[in-house]
Amino acid sequence: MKIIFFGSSHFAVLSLQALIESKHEVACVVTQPDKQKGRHLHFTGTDLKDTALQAKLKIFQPEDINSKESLKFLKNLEADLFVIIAYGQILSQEVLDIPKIMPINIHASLLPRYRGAAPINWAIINGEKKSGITIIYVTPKLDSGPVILQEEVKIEDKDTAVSLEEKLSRSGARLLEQALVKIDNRDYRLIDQDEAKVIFAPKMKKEVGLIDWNASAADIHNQIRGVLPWPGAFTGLRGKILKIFQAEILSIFPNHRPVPGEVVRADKAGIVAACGRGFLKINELQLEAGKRMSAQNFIIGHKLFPGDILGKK
RNA sequence: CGCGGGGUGGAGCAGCCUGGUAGCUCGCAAGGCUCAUAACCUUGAGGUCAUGCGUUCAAAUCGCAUCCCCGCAA
Repeated sequence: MKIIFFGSSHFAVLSLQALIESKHEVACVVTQPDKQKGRHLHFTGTDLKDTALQAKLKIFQPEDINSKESLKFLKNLEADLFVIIAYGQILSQEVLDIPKIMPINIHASLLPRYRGAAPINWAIINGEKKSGITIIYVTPKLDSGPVILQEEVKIEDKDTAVSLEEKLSRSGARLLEQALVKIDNRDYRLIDQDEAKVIFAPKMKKEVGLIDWNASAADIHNQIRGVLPWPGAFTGLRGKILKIFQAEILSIFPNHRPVPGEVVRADKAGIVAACGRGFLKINELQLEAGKRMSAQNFIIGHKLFPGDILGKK
């Protein structure tokens, strides 16, 4: 089959590689235009673009995928199948009508749960024990098309959004190969999603990373794991931003009545902060302008004492 | 030229504003105490204060330039 691949994020890389190694032809890779990124706002391509460049594939980076020019370009390729993975733009019905067989999408959740741009992050933030990969027939309404294939992936307590993305990315590439076989043989069924079970997973925003110390230790722990690699969980310490990368839950800690956010311990044994319910032992953190480091190292060089309150400006 | 913070013995930091013997916590080495310890005491090794140029009698400290790192913003 002749395939056009749509994708922009790191998540799509393994699937593209799987396609490149398959018997099918990748006629073109469509990805987001280069954007100014980083400290000095240099123009950088997407992770996926690098992979496509290495494989010497044709690359298309339209500002607007639904424009007349884009439409014309895509039609001329006469593709059989569109494979869309974390592309970043919503395709119009006109675009979706182009492939001879169908457009498919690989989504990193068990649809209809977690429709939207950040399914991996939200699954962890909400404390889910499992997530998965769903391959759907694409319709214009975001992540709403009928399901072709689905596979569950367990979420371990130690998983973060980063590690889960790795797992799901591998799973997605594997499932894509299966889906291609089924589609090639016309051996598949389309199963409609149950609209009653829909949950949305909107794009990550900066605010999602702000820690509310009134929440329970379990919730904050999920948040810390879920908002990586961006925006990262953060709080305040004497006017500076303090990022927390890794922590663990302590249900009990001997103390008077701490206020949420209060540091109840800060010594070689670790840093422990009080939450609305339970306590959080902070293991890896980073102060603004500083390096990311272990709690032990942080304690050695920074002034942090029991009684300090996190989150106050 | 988007905004801001930082680079000081092996680790993490203070000192810089208000130039004048390089300091703290930890680690490391040796010794001591202890049934014992992430315990405690003693002693010790280890630093071109990122790099270059400049100002000065004198620069970690003031000025200019370069390199590297980080936070914000996207």
